Amino acid sequence: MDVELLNDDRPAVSTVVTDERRPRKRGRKPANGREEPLNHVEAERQRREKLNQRFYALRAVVPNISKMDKASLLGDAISYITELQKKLKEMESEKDVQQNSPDVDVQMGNNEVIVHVSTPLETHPVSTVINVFKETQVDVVDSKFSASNNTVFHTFVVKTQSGSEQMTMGFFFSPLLTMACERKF
Amino acid sequence: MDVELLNDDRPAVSTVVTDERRPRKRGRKPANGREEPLNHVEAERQRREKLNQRFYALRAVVPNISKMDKASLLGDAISYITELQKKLKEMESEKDVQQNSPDVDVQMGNNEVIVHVSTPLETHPVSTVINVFKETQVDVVDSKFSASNNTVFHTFVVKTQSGSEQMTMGFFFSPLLTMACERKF
DNA sequence: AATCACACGTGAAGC
DNA sequence: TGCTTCACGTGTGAT
Repeated sequence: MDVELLNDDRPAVSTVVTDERRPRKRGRKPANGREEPLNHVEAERQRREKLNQRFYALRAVVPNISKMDKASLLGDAISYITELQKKLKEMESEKDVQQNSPDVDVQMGNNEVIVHVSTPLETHPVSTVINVFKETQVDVVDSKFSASNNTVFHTFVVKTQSGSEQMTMGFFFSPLLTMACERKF
Repeated sequence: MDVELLNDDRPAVSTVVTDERRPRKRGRKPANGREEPLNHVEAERQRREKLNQRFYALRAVVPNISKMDKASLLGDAISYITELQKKLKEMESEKDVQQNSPDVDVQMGNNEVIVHVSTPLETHPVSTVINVFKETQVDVVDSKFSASNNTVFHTFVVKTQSGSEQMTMGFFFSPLLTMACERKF
């Protein structure tokens, strides 16, 4: 009975409020009018499942998920990524500072070669010790350096100012042990 | 989350095909008398838009997007996050190694105090130089150390083995300048 | 033609 | 009660 082509009244549904242009085509029903391919619906089902699976996996790697909402999850993931990127960039720049540091100069003589290495104090392992020397205003008489297999030794000889008061020096240097282990640089 | 055990649900599925009539509730909708609340459809529209917006933003922060596909995007984002986490964890552990390093020992005498500082060679600024010394098997006769305002100076006196051949030594030490600047440690 | 990926409107479930 | 979020089937443009 209904052989007419009035199936174009469907857009009338959505064009209630200034919907939009719709460059549709005519009579596009799959011949049967009934019964979609059933493949399509299944394929779409799988696509949805895969997507949700990824959402679930994303929740696993992003900490501090504020809400279970999908959009919020994506937002959290985005801010988390940018946060990681920022943190990593900072660390790499710090590394670069440490790597650009050593400045090497070689002087060759007849029987010997003299190698000068200068680096910024900040990133040097003994910086904390040196800084304590400066802060306490003690005189460094001598400083030695030696390297064994895989360890570097620095030895500093410090002169007690005006006749040595061991208690005072102990007061100065006891913080050294703890400072050297705690201080961040 | 919800598992459909009633898979026979295909009754009033598409209102598209058989839309001309209203098989369900009558005159239920407010004011418009026509279609669905129109709020709902608009709300859903906004939700979709927001979600896609987040997807677009996610594409901006994730590099190396293999395909424009949504699922692939999520997959790339996930692997990218885990990659960043891994990289960051490595760097932090390296930092910890550098911070735990300095080992300080203080010996107090009458007129002087001797401070020993030992650190692992790997992270020491002169490690590259020391390693070159080892690799070329030269003898380090003397090594001095001094620190000025904000710079540390290391001076190594190296003895030429068996009568000094400057060309050979130059061959040994010219790589030193470049190596010290390039090598990663 | 067949497949893929997307956006849409719609019913339902949780507050 | 309405508001929000979700899954679903479907239409459609690409490839």
